[in-house]
Amino acid sequence: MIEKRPLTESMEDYLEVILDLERTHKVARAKDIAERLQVQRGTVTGALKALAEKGLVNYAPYSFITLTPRGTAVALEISRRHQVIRNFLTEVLRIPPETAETTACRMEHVVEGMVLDRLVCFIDFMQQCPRAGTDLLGAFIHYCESGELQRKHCGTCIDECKERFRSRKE
Amino acid sequence: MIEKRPLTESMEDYLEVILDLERTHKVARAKDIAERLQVQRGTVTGALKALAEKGLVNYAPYSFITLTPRGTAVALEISRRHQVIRNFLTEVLRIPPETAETTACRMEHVVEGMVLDRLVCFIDFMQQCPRAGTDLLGAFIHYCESGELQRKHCGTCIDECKERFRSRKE
DNA sequence: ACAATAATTTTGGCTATCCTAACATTTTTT
DNA sequence: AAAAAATGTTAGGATAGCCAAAATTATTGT
Repeated sequence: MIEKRPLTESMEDYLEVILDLERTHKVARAKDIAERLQVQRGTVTGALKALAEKGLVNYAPYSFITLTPRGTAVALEISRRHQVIRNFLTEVLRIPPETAETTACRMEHVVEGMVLDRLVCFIDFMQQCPRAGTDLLGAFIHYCESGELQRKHCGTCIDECKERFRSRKE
Repeated sequence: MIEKRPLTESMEDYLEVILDLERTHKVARAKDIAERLQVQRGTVTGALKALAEKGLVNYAPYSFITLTPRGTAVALEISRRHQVIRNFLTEVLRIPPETAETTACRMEHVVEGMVLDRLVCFIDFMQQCPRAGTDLLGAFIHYCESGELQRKHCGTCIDECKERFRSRKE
């Protein structure tokens, strides 16, 4: 009985939390799940039943809660989405960790494969391209705060960029 | 009777569509709203009642549907979020328009002020900073497709960047 | 004007998600 | 091992969102 209906955001959240609890504590307890998701204990029971029916968690009353292989695969996928997005928010946009975290929690349910791949690529590119790099992102932050480009410094900025590249190379 | 509960994503969608219909046709009809949101006509009636109760739309059975001033303000805000996100996806990440559009539709409900501001800023910065600009984004696309930086070209890339800046300046 | 057509609303039913409070089970203390 | 505490489950109810079909109101063509 494999349900074809796509997972709801709520169910994705449960899987993600269970995966994380499995890693930190050895096992996921309903109470901890409830706490993480800011939900009542009773609500968790219902969710677990639903997930068990979809073949994503192993569940029997009063017993341990674990992810099935399929459940683990799904949870890992969601977890990856979360990390990529949080990384983008902190590393590129320079959003403070707290905000990045909560935003990632919401965004992870709505970005599909292609966008995610591009994000991965973009983070990478910005960190590795000699013309980009941390200092370009630094200039971005300055632009954010001051609201304007310091045109007069652009020349030296580019020169420094070139210099840095040359010295790294040789 | 001003409801304090924050708008649901669904309600935000309704407001956004009504705003757009008000602009293109002079007035929003329930049938068109239903079509845009891929929902049955009956569903729209319920949503409109809810929105009317919150003071966001003017609604009476069988009459025209318009946004109240407050409703307009909210709709404009959502619409702006949508545009900024779509812009980022197309201009920076170079996601095809179609995908960018549908992704923006989902993302618009989950990004809050700070992240949005940063996105605006980032798009701007990438387009205006001489060290960034369209050609840097071009290099990004190449990196996406090939999967690697062409390190040997980096020198000339930076040189060209500098040259372009100088000639623009003088 | 008035029947035919189109648009809208109402009704009843469904799923998903959550809550509270009472109850059951397991674990821990004493 | 009995009592207490912690944890898990059930039952009943709420809200939001959707659909399908029946009932109602508007609009239009002749």
